[in-house]
Amino acid sequence: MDDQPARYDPAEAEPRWQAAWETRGCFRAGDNAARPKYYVLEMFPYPSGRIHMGHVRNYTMGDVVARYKRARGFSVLHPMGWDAFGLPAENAARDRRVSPAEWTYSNIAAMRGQLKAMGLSLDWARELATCDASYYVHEQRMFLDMLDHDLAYRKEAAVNWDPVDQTVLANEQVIDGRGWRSGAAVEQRQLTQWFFRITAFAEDLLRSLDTLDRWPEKVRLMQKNWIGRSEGLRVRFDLVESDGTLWPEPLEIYTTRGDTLFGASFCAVAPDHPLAATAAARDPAIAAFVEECRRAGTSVATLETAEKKGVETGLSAVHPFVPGRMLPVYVANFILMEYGTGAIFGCPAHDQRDLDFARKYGLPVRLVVAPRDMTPEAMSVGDEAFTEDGVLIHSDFLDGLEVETAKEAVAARLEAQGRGERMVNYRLRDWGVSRQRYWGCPIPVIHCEACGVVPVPRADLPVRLPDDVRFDRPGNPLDHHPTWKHVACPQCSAPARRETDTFDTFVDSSWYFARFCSPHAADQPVERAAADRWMPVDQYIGGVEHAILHLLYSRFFTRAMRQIGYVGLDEPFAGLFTQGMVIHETYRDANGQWLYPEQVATRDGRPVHGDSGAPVTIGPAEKMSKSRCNVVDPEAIIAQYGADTARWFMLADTPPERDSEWTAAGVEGAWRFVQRVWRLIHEVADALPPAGAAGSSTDAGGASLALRQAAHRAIAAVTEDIEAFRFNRGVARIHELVNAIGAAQGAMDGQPAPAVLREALETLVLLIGPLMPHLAEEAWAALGHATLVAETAWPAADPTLVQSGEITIAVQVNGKRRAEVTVPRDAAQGALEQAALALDPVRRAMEGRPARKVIVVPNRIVNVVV
RNA sequence: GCGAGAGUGGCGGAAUGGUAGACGCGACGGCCUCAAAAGCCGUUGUCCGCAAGGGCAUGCCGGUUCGAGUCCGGCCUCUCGCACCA
Repeated sequence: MDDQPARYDPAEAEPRWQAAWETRGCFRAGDNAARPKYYVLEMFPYPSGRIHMGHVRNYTMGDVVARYKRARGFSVLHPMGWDAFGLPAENAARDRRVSPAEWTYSNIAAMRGQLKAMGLSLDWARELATCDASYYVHEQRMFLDMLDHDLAYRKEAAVNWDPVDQTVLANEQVIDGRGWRSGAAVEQRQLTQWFFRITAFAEDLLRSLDTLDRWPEKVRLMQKNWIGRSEGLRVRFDLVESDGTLWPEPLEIYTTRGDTLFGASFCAVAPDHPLAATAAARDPAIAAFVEECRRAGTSVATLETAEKKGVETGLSAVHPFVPGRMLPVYVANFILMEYGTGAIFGCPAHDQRDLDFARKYGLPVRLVVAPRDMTPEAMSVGDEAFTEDGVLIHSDFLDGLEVETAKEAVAARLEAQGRGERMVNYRLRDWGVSRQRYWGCPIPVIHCEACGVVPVPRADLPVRLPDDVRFDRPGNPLDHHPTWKHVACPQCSAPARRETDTFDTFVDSSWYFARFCSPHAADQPVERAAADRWMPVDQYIGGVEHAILHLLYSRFFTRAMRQIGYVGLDEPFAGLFTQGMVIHETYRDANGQWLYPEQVATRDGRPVHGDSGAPVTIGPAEKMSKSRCNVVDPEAIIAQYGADTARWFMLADTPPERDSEWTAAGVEGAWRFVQRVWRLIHEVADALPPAGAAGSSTDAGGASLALRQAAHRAIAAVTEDIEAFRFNRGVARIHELVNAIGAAQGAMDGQPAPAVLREALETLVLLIGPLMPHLAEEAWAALGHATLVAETAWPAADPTLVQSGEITIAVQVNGKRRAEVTVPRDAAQGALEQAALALDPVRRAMEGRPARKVIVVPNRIVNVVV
């Protein structure tokens, strides 16, 4: 007799249940208006070709939420798509001679299969890819809408040029002076570019952050800092030449410290300020300095260590309140043209940069703010500027005022004189969206010699990408294409030139969540009724690396879409969860070569190379990356253990917002748990009363009561944990239920009633449903159900069973725990006190002293103070 | 430099101001087996003690409280974000 213990075989069962869900259409987003809607979305992937563990973690979490909400009676929208434009496709085309489209679509097919193998409850009928003309045609439409609404415009600007990727980068894509993808040192170039007017919403984007109470505080803060609002003053200084001639234009500066105006000892402008250009034109020394700044300004090392440097323009600024005081005007390397007005006045005593500069060039340091508790005479400025609050001194009409009051007074007087005004300044700048790349959404405009920039007529959309492009030389293949860009001007029919720039791919991902509401709408990007039904996204889940770029752009786009009329709200994501990364140990051999996890074995407790037996050094867990070889392929894990095991491990291991370390032992543990649950149910399934008889127990026996309590406590706890995104804790509660069921079955002092056992097992299966959906279905069927867990309601906890009649509380003497006592729930304080004082360990600890005080917290603790 | 977050067993981690270490991993001992795998039972913060029992323990120092991992003040360390922003 072959009595091998039967095992759950996910390779056989998982595809079977995936097919069952698909046949039943379980995950189609229903338009049943009777049910409340819930839109759960995970950040859609770039189709690189294979999913990685980060995807597994991200999509598992989203799937738990989607399945749970469905079970709670919500009509759930849970879609998936592909962020499919981007440079890797062009690189693949260049290196492997496949077309970017071919490469991308075959990657999508492969990854779709992998995601399906995970058993995600997605509505695949809504799948979209941003590289489909059926998607980007609407992006082009929206761009024309944005032109109409003055939310898109063209200007020449100094842009960040990535010399390796040969493209322009947004400020957000420059990290420490380097391109976010290529890592190349970014250069400054003057180019005419398309911009989105994100600054039009700066104030609103900032203020509305306060309403996003289901976003992580950290992300809101990062966006707040990125928008960078500051209140200050714009001040115009008259300029005079060395011979006293008045310069035609005053110099406009920006400051947040108007109160220190009497401490001014110089002015400075950015190297790319118009005044610097004018000065450079007549003085080669200045021209040389400006050129030097332009070159140095892009290199990381110099940015961080650069010493404050400048050259005099030969002009002087007249102090607005002290007519006789002339301030030399410099071109200085630490002034940024992009911030404020690109010009400042320097007050060395109260600004560290100004002080460094003044010391270098021997400029006066005038103290105008003193701490409240110090006499002005005692103050001196060494190498450190005084930047704290205090009282104004040596400042004429400001003397004796607090800093804040002084700012007001200065602003009022300048405004009265017409020399300046209050001004709110933002660090945020308009979003440059032009990219000199092929594999992106073409910007639908035509350049005509006579008519200028002409939008492509809507009837002519989409502007499709040509298929026959070559990647054999650097630069934009669209620009090199022999015919594509040559078109007739829509207005005058004269020969004209197509815009060959494409959109930044962040544009594609800034509105896909809205498109999912009506993914097949042909005439418009978003059907208003569908958007009104589904938006906002109730729960958005993704990596914190998108805390600024993608999320800010999406918030901007939603505002733009509202202005145009596509949607009726400003904030696209009501709830946001940022998950941690998946990390893994690293391994190196004696030569420092990285090794893959599967190359490493353990012999005599030491890590060695599996083949050679040579010793291996284990490094700390880091983000999974191919270059370090510390990657684990989800497909291999799913093939070996099944999707449920991978999902369970991801959920069980670590709180979802933290980095999670993938370990072989952990996966084995998850696998054993899968088998344990399956066995638990199979061993008793035949002996149970039929399905439908659960919970009908009138048996008040101890074992039955205890098991019912365990089950209902698990329901209450797991429900709470899933709602709060504490999946690891929910997993622990499910373990406890499994332990309780096992203990009840093995108990010597009376078995639980079969109906109670059935109820406990069914509860277990339903609680597992969102986490390990295939195993849940398999177990549900084994318990005799013909229905699907995916279509079964979430269990409800009976409050009378969640609390027990007796509780055990601790008894302390002078704050130290000495004993515990079991009493009826809600026992009277007096009874508790008496019971506690009667305990042996308590009396021993009291050493015969009388209780001075007894603190009784009902159902919590008793503390005897002696 | 500015801002935010985090420091708890061998490890991942639990703990509305109320029994610190739930749950899992690992480890150790045992059962089953010819043997193994799988499974099952038990032990597992640390120190003293044969035991009963007791001492010490949540990065460090202080404070509030009957009671602090949790609150307050001051340090240390690590992680992340921003960074010449006037």
